[in-house]
Amino acid sequence: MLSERRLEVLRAIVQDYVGTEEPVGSKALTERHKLGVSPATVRNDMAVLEEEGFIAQPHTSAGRIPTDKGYRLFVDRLAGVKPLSTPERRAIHNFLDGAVDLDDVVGRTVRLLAQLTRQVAVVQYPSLTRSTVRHVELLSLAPARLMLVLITDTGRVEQRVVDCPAPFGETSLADLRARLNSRVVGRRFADVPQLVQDLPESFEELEDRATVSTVLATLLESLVEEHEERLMIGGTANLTRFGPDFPLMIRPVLEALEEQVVLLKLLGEAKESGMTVRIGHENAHEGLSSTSVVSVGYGSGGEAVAKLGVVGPTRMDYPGTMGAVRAVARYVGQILAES
Amino acid sequence: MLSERRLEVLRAIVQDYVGTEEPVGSKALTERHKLGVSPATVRNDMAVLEEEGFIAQPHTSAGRIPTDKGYRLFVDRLAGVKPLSTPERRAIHNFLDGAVDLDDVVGRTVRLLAQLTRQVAVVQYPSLTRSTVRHVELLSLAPARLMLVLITDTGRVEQRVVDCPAPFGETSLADLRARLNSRVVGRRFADVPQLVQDLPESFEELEDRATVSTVLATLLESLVEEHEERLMIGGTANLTRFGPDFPLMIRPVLEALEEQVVLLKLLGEAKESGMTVRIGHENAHEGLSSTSVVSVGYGSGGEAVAKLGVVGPTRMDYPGTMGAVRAVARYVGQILAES
DNA sequence: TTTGGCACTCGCCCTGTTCGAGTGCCAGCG
DNA sequence: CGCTGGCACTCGAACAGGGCGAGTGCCAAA
Repeated sequence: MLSERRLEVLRAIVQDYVGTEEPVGSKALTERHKLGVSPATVRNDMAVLEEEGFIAQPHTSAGRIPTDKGYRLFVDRLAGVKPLSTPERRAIHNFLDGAVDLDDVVGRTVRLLAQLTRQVAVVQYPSLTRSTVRHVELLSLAPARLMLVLITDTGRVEQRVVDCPAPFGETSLADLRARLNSRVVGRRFADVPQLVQDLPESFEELEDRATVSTVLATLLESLVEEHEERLMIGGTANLTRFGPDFPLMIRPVLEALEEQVVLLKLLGEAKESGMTVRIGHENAHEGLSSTSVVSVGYGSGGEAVAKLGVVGPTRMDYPGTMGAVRAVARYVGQILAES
Repeated sequence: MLSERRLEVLRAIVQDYVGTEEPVGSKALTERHKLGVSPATVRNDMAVLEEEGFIAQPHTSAGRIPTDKGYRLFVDRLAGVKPLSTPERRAIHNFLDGAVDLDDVVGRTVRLLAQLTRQVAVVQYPSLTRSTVRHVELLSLAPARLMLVLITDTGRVEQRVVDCPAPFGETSLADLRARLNSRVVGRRFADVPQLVQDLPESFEELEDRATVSTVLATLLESLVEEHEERLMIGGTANLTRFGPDFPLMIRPVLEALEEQVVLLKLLGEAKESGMTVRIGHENAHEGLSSTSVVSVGYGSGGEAVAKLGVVGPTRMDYPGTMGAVRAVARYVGQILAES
């Protein structure tokens, strides 16, 4: 168990290192923080902290820098979540209130978050399966070609074209549309496949029946597969702020960010509720081993429909970042609820 | 007027510099290219080329590197467009053929282009105004809330929600929908505003008339404003290949790439037909002054509906890049025509 | 347990030096 | 007149050495 003062020393080290980006020594520490003890004492504490793996020195006769484990302890026990300043809150409102549709909301959110945290922002679109259906529209583009448009309560609009095995009459189409809507509107998208399972059988003509079933299957399947999880990223220019050795780090990070799969997995690993902070090597992905990811779910109601967060250097201002991420998530939730 | 041999020397310099990323000297030149003359002669030629502003030396007693003007001469008169290899062509086909919708086409194109050229790829969505309308759908989400879905022949699907001044009956809606479609389907989107101008007057009830006109106005306007020009970028990780001094360059470039406005302007400045190469300072934008942009229009028919291209260091393989860009653009055009 | 003192370590930075690629100029040659 | 070989020169890159100083670990005393 670490004494109170040693924790205080760790906190001071983290804060100073985050501020200056340079290894921090015992003397500088006692000068900048009123720890009430001498540098020598701090040195002893540092020796212990190093032995425990919370800090390390880049080379002998240099100051100490926190390790991943040190940051972990810091966010778990030493740091709170710093609430935003009033101007910052106002900025969020001003910036987000002008959004006209979901794409716009997500786009603005990503820019806002990047600006606020000065890091890379990642915002996931509301998950299809967790949204409820507001409307389903069926259009016939050509005799044997249908388009399904799906609209959710979170504002997502997804569409897909499917070629039918046989032409499909206008009346049958209207019929199908009506039945489809009466069944699924107001339901969660996740339940839709079940809800429409027996739909084909309710059609009398055999060939219509076949068409309906194949079409429905394809549509639902591909909608989910292709569009279930989308996301937007922004603020990559902030990667250049990673620190003195950013040229080495930026490459793998950019590559990871380009792989939506990687990012989705990253967000997927985060807790369903509450804020998640993954530090350095805690991130499974190789290229992100010197970054931290702060993420949180957001949603229109109590339940989260998607996640958003930021990716930054492990040496980041955790309280501030967490504050910004949380505040933005909350307000985005409100926006979605209103629309 | 530059002699034939001097042009040959310039070509050799460009090729070597692109290959090695290092200033090239007279001796190395004569060794790697059979120019048939001695280093001393090459030196004289170089002196002339330098005087004319086609090449420069980073510092005294270093080799020469091409200037923007030198590259310009190179692409204009010395370099052709290198056709792709058969495997490369096959890769394009394989990669692009699996696309299921427009988003997918654009996404795949961007990845493909980035991979092929090992540079940053930019692909513009087909312009709304240059596409023709395939279908217009009007949905009533709530009594006084409409959604318009617009589908173009290039596969774009755009939607927008509008709050109406007054509730709008289901019959009126169907009526409007029918009239709307009969007027605009098959027409170019650019003409739509004119075509629907007198639509409100054809409604008998006064309040319907008001609703229709305001709604139409809002819809068309905002659709064009917000969605007219979208684009997707990819391959930003390739920025790390910019050269030895990439840490300095990457920042402004990333910032420029994040501003869609900048990119759209960039593509907008390119010629409507044929390939455009903008080298270094020829690009208006400050941050892109050490990059070159190779862009070309693509479209389903003879006419271009949008542009695509790559952004790379001025020191790039122009013939290869131009070949890749052109090939991809052609094939994307085909894909769009088929769908 | 804390503290002041002290010797020690080791990376950073400045300087001087060497090395060599590349240049410009010139005289001679075809 | 243009090309060539020779030659002196320049100047940055790379390396080595040395002083500096921040920071450490250890120890003896309070």
